[in-house]
Amino acid sequence: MNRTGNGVSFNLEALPRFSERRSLGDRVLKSLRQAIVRGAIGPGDRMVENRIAEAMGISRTPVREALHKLEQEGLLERLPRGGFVVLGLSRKDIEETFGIRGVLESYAARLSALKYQRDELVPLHEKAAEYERFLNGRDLDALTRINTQFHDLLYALSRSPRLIRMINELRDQIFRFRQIILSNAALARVSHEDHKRMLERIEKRDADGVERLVKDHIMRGCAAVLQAYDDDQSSFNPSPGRLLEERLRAGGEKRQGKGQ
Amino acid sequence: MNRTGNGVSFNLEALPRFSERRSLGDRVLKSLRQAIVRGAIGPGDRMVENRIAEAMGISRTPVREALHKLEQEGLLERLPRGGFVVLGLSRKDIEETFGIRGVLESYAARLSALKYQRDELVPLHEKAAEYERFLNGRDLDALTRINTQFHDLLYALSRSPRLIRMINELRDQIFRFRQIILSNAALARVSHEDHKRMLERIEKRDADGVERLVKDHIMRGCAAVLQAYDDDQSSFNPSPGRLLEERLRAGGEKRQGKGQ
DNA sequence: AAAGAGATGATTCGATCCAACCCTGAAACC
DNA sequence: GGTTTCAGGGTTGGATCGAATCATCTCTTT
Repeated sequence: MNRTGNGVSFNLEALPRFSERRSLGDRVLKSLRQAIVRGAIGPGDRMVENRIAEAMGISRTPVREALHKLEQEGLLERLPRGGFVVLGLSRKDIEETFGIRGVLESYAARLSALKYQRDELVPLHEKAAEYERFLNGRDLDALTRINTQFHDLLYALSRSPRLIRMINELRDQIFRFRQIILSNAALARVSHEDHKRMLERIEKRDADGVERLVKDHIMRGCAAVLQAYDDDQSSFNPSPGRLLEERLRAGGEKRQGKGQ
Repeated sequence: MNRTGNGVSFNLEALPRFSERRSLGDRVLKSLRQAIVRGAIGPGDRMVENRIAEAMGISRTPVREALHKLEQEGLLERLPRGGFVVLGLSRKDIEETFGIRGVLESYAARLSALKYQRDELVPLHEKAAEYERFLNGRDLDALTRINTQFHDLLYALSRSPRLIRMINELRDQIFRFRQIILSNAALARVSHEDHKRMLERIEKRDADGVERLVKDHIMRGCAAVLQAYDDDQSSFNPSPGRLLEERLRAGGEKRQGKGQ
């Protein structure tokens, strides 16, 4: 981490700063995306360049850039009267997204099974073990994170950057509901079994097997999310039964008192 | 002039104008994307806000917006020294892209086979017939266009807008080579046979069958493109064997004499 | 002559300004 | 009283300007 390079000219402190070297627009993009994915900006919320810029104490230019990119990513939608809304998910949206994830991720797993090199499975085994260690705990957040990392590691073996990028984008769209998936302890345990089976198949270069495993795995996640959806749509959709505009006008501005 | 606020008169002429109501940024985006896809701006060409804006006689703001979006779409890449380059395709890129298209489009076709309604196949049959009529002609451009339309119609039946959007983006990335695919008369004929078989399967709701057909169809296209690639890499890559920068410095500005 | 420091040019990024647009509400007119 | 028109506010879009960045080139110094 903080390599305080004492005395030597190999000052590595300059390197970490590179991550902060992003443009303001990029940081705004990332920040807003995170806020949406984490649910801090629920679905149905209206986003206006002006207010966001003011709240952040910056000009509208980088905010505009970020909003446009978010729209392109499918997280936002242009409002007829100006501004954007955070998209909610209908039941159909959930089914659609999981369907695409199913084919994409199972394909990635297939490629991984075919292409991985000898010692590249070690990190995967480690990650699976780490997952197991958290299974009995109550740290859902960690479980979610480790689960994501496992899949990331798996798909990385496919050496298909486009594919990985597309998978990540899709995952963002339903990340909010990943919590829901894994908050079901039973499902978390099943997931762990799935992971172990996947690794077995991959070691045997059984592409068909792992493809089917991953597809089933995803579809189980889909079923869990749909279950949660039927139980409580309010966390998926903008305030139900009411028009967005009405809600906005009624609710006034949300958390704007941030100042600079 | 467009303030036809009366609303009562059935003046439908006002409607078509709606499509021109795009913002400048959007038009620039579309224009540049088309230029890239059509090959007017070959791979390896450098694109700089300033020059494009000047050439178009507009400010740099909409150009910047367009370039960023093109980057997000994967057609452009940021250059370390400023500006962007149009990405070329390596053999690996081609295989990767077609692989993803294979799973995505075959999945879309599967959904279409399951979801289509009674009379929705009519336009597809018509399009296939239209394709056949052009088969013996030499109008490759028309053949390409009709072929694309056929697939668009097919996937539209899946009622999966996200999926369609992803397919379109991937198609753009290799559209330049679609010409190559269909310029092979034999392949064009095979494609037509494929289309007819797809329709047969779909009518029987044979999802598995049509899925396999489409995947094979795509993979045949992949093989054709790879063949063309091996024959002549120059149309896929920036000037071979030379660094982009060198080429740029050596070649000076390309076709900039457009002025305003 | 080689190496380093500063100047220079090209380029993107962020801020700000102005114009266009759309909706809304109210006033005026028929 | 209903309809039309006009004015106003909010919002985005485009232009322009200043600043920061980065590489290259040159000049100076050792």
